[in-house]
Amino acid sequence: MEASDIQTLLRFFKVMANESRLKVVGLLAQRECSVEELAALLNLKEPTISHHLAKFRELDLVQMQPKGNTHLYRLNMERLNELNKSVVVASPIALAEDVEPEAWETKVLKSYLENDRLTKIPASRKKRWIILKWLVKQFEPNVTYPEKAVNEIIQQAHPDSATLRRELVGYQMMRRENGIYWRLPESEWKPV
Amino acid sequence: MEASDIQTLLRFFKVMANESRLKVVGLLAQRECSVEELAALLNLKEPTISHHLAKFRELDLVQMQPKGNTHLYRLNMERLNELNKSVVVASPIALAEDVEPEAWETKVLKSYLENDRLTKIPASRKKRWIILKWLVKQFEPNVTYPEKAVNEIIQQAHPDSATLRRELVGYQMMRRENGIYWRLPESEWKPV
DNA sequence: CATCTACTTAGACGCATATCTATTTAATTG
DNA sequence: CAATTAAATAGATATGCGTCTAAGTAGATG
Repeated sequence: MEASDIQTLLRFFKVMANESRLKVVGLLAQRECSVEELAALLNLKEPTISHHLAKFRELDLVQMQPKGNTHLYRLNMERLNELNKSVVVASPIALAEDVEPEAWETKVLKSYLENDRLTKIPASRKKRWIILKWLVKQFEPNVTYPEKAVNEIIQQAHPDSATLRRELVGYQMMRRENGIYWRLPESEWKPV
Repeated sequence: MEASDIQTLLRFFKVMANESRLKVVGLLAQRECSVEELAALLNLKEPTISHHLAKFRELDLVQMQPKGNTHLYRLNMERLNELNKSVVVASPIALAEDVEPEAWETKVLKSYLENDRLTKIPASRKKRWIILKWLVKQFEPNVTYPEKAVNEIIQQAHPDSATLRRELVGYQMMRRENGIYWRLPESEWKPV
């Protein structure tokens, strides 16, 4: 489906998003028409029809055949179907590909961090989750820490180490056993 | 497919014909998002996202679920598919239904007739065809006319009865045998 | 060759709309 | 209850685009 990237799809929608052009599609779906004829049927001037047909031509949605002086236009149904299919195919996949997916997390981090220190603890779960993901990176994997060490590390970011330590355990980013803490692999974390 | 008349289809295209909204569809196709999140991902302000989501809501293309303070939006895939299907279904059928199909012929007649007289004979076949369809109605069906009568009737519309009489026969709107003419049923006419 | 006809191109005008800022509403937290 | 946060709404601005008129082009006619 190389011919139907997001930009093509966007142009397709823009072409179809006009009442006059929709009617032209309806008419050309039934029979081929000249510019003059379309103009009369839609109560528009010839240059206006020409303008619309040019947009269809750009996307290969119509085919033109000169017949003497007049230009006979017909609809390219296969192309219409092709573009139409790509709506459903492309929307889940390609549409968001030029959106960098970390923009959201980056923005949250930037708004709560200042010189690697937490300015405050986010109230909403969604944001706390992002902050905790950042915080847990301060701990090495496969290393055990006594509670005192945990508190010291957390306090480099924020004074309320008790709350944050509890959250880390709650989201299963760290585990505690016998007063000893260690970082869990990301697969164990529980966002919710 | 009652929910997808031409106006709905038009609104669908207008909603999709915008780069930001296309990206929103792409994002919501993957997971549900809050307004704030979408704004961050697309580098837009929250009100702008709200504005776009309202357009989706009008067409029932998204569903919203409040979660505390935040509003979580998700894509209504079935609705997207439904609207998308109606493109191909509706385009040949319903699109042109509020276009009166005689506008073209009416316009041609008006431009060549003045008080039921032909101001001139159209050069192009297409238009001559329309004029001749009008002219042949001056003759009763199932009646025979000698050439002299044919000429007289035609001359009420235009002096060049010879040319017009020849055309009527050429397009098989009338037949001549032994100097006698009569009108043929419409099924016999040959437009070309 | 001159004229006419159908179409296209160029340029102008006005409406629709995407985005922003500022304000309001609703839900949450302390 | 006061303060905070997320969304929605209102209003302003600027860009895009649909339509028109006028001018240019190419084929057909006489």
